Amino acid sequence: MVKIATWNVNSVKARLPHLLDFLKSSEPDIVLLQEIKCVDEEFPRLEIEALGYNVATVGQKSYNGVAILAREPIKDPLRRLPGADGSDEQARYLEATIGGLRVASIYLPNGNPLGTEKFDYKLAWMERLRTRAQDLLSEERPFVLAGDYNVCPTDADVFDPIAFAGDALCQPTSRAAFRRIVNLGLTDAVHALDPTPHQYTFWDYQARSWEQDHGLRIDHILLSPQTADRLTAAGIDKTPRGKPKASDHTPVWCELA
DNA sequence: ATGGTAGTAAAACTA
Repeated sequence: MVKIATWNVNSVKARLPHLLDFLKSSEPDIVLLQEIKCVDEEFPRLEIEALGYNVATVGQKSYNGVAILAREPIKDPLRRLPGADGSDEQARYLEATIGGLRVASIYLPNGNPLGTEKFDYKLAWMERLRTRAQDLLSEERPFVLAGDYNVCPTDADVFDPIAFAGDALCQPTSRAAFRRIVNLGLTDAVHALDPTPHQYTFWDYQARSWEQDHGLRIDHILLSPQTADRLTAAGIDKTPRGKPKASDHTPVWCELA
């Protein structure tokens, strides 16, 4: 069995105590982090290695940044999502092989506000991700693409769909781009095992959103077909979100036989 | 109509 978790920590330095608590209590084999918000040299590597994890990071000053933690060695890292001819400066993608499984930590662009180059970048990034998933499928490699997708796949993933109708996370074009990836044959691990609507992974810091369960489901674990056949459990771990000084996202996890 | 919060990092930007 391998347990995989993904978590947008919103600064790994600010969240280090919570991250260490999560590693100790949840004991995941592989952890995919987003928004580490630091350069590689500032990542708290020693504290995490002390708990028995290998560490790979793609950092950036102040913004973005992704990482992979794994009990087994992390091999053959790919540090940018292909398809931008090296012009994509943003640290949003890290893919590597862990024990025969190809795993990617994904921080998909938010895309707000609409009508700007930010939204165009989001949709272009999603098309690059679709191409990458297609290439992994054609190589017949078992893989997991997980992280902060910044897409609510349907209105059932939004606490107030009307209020979010103009948000980049809920646009029909964003949702279509997400479906184009899933429709390659991937499985949304959490939704596959529990399609209960309104199960969220993110709650804004503002307006007492957490206390009122005003959230969004935007963190997803997508499994390749062979990997989906091994899926035995999945869920959203809301415990970290309820702590003081929490990230605005909470971990999502799955187990593969 | 505005500001409501958090993080980074030093005023503004991202989310």
